[in-house]
Amino acid sequence: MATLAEIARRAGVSVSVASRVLTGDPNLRTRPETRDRVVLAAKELNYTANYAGRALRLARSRALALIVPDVSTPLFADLLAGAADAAAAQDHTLLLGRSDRMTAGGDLVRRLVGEGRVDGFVLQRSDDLSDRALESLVANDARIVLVASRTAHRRGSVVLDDVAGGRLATEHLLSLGHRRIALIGGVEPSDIARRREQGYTDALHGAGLKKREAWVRRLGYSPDAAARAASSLMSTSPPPTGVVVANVNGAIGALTALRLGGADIPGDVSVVAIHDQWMAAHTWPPLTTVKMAFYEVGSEAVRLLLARLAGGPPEDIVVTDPPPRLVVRGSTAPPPGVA
Amino acid sequence: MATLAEIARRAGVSVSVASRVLTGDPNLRTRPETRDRVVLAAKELNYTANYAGRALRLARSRALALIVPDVSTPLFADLLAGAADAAAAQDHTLLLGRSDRMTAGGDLVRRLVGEGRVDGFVLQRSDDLSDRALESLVANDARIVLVASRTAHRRGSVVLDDVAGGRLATEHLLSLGHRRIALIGGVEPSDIARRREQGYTDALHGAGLKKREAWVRRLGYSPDAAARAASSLMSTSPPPTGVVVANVNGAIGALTALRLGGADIPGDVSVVAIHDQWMAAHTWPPLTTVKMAFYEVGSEAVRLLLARLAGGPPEDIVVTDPPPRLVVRGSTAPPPGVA
DNA sequence: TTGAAAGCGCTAACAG
DNA sequence: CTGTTAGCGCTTTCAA
Repeated sequence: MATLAEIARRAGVSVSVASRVLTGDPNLRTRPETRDRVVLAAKELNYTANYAGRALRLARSRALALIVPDVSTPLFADLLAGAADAAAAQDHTLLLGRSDRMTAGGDLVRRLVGEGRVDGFVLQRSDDLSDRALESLVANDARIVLVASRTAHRRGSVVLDDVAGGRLATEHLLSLGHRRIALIGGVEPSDIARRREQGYTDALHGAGLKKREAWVRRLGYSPDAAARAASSLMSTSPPPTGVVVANVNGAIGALTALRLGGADIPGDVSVVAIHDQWMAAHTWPPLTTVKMAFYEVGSEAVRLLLARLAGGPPEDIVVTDPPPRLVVRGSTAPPPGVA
Repeated sequence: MATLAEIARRAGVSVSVASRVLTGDPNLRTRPETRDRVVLAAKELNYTANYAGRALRLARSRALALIVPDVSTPLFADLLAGAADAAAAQDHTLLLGRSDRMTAGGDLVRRLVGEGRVDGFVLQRSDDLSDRALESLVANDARIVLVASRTAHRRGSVVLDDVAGGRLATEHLLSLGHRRIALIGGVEPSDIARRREQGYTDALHGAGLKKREAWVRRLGYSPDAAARAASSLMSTSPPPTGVVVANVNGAIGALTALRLGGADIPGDVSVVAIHDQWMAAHTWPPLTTVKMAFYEVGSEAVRLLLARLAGGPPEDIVVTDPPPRLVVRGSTAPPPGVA
C-alpha cells in the first residue's frame, strides 16, 4: 500500500502538508492547487491511511467492540446492525466479541483495550456473569456502555422500554377478554426481567386484577426453560387462559410445550411474546409479539460511548422511540367461552 | 498502560531484552534470573503489548475478518464460533463484517486490509454479489479464503459436503418409501445449490428414479421464496409426497406455506431440510434435518487462511468430517398409503 | 502557505 | 548474555 511519504513525493509537497490535507485539517490554509495535487496523488496511488501508524500516533484506534453473550438469535442481528451503522457513521470500525469469553478479571476487556485494539465497548451482559463481577468490570470505566441491562450505579447504559413492552403485551391479552394471565419471565436477578414483570403487574393492576404468584415463572429466556415453565403453568388450577412470555425465543419453546401438552392455541391458551423476529411468523400458530427497538439500542449505545470517549458525561437512557409495537399474528384470541 | 520501556527500566534491563523475553524469542539465551526479573516486572505493571506499535513494526495485525452476508440466522453462529476458535488458537483476533457492505470494487476489503486492520479474510459470498464481481475480488488474492461456495479457479476455499448432504436427505425420504420427491433448491447460479441438487439427483438415480423438472424449484433459501416454491409444488399433478428443502430457513417457510395450503405434515407430505439449527426443533411438526458441519467450515477456513498468509500454497477443501448427519424429527413419515 | 523533525511503542539487526 | 539503535507510518509542534 502507498504510504503518506509516497503521496507527498508524488505531489511535490512535504508529508506534513499531505497529512493535513488528507485528514481534512480544518485550520489549514493551502492554496487550492496544492491541495488538488495531493488529493490527486492520493487517488492515483489508491491511498489508504495505515491504521497502525495513526493509532500509534494518536493512541486511539477508532475501533469499538460489541460484546454479546449469544450470537445465535436473530435479535442479536438488530443490535449489531444498529451498533455497526452508528459506528460507521462516526467513522469507526466495530469488532464483535462473545461475552462467554469474558473470564473473571475481565481478561477480554483487558486484552482488547490494553492492547489498544479498541477504544471502548458496548457490552451486553451474559446472565451468568454475576452482578458483582459485572459491577467490578464496569466500575467507573468510561470505555464501557452497557446495553439491555444496567447496574445499580449507572454510568453509561441503554435499555429498552421493558416495562412498556410488558404492559403492552399484557394489555393485549386483557383487551381480548383474558382475566387469568400468566407470565413466563426471565431469571430472578435480571433487571430486564424485573422491568418486564413490572409492566405485566402494572397492566394487571390497571385492569383491577392482581398478580398471582402461582401464575408467574422465572426460569429464563431459553426455549427449553420457557417450555418447562409453560408445562408447569398448565397444571395449575385453574390454568391461565393467556400467557405473556418475556422473550420470543422462550415463546417459541413455550408454544412447542403447550402443543405437546395437548393445548389448542389460541383456542385454549393465548400466547404473546416480547420481542419480534422473523421466525415468529413461521411458528404454528404464528406468534403475536411486541416488537422492541433493539436496533436503536445498538445505535444509541455507540453514540453514548463515542460521546463519553470524547470526554462527555456518562448517560443512561431508555429507548422509547420507536415505542414497543404490537404485532398481532395468530397465537392470541379471546379466552374460551368468550365470543 | 505500561510500555515496554517501563518494564525494562523496572527490571533493570534494556528494552530489547524485555521485548525478547516477553515475545518468547526462541533463539534468545538469557540467564534465568534476568528472564524472571522481566516477567515479574511485566506482571507487576500488568503489561500488555501495545498492538499498534507491534502492528506498525511487523506490518502484521494478527487480526482476521469474517465477512458474511447474513448474521440473522443461527447458522452463522456456528461459522463464527469455528472461525473465532481457530483464530484464537493461533493467537489472532477475529473481526466481523457484513458482505452487504461490500460494494463493488471491494471497498470494505480495501479499507480493512488497506488500512492494515486485518491480515486477511474469510468470506462468505452474498448471493447478490455477481460471479464476476466475486472473481475479480478474490482473484489470486492470497489474503482471502472463501467459505461455503467457491469460484471457478479455486485458490483457497472450504465448502461443505453439499452433495452428500443432498443425497442423505433424499435417501431418507426414499427409505421411507417415497417415490415422488421434490426439491426446493437454491438460486440457479449458486454452486452450493448445484451441489445439493446433484446429491438429490444422485440419490434418485441410485433408487432407479429420474429427476422430474416439474418437481424442482430454484428460488433461493429465504423462508418466503421457499414458501412460494412449496405452494407451487403442491399444485403439480401428481403432487410430490416428499420434499427436500436445500436450507433450514427455507424449510421453515415451506412448512408454513404447506400448512396454510391445507396439507398435513407428514401425513400428506414429508419435509426434510439441509442444515440444522435450534429452531428446527420448535417448528410444527419439528423438522427433520441433515446437520452439516458449519463450525468446521469456519475453523478450517481460518486454518487455511493463516497457512496461506504464512506463505503456504492455496488449498481448497471439502469438509467431510464430521459427515452430514440425519436428525430425524417429526416432519417425515412414509408417504400416504404406505404402512 | 509550507517544511523539518520528533516521537508514539515495538522488534530485530548489529555490536559489544 | 545484553545493550544501542534504526525505523515501521503517522500527526503535530515549531520554525521558516
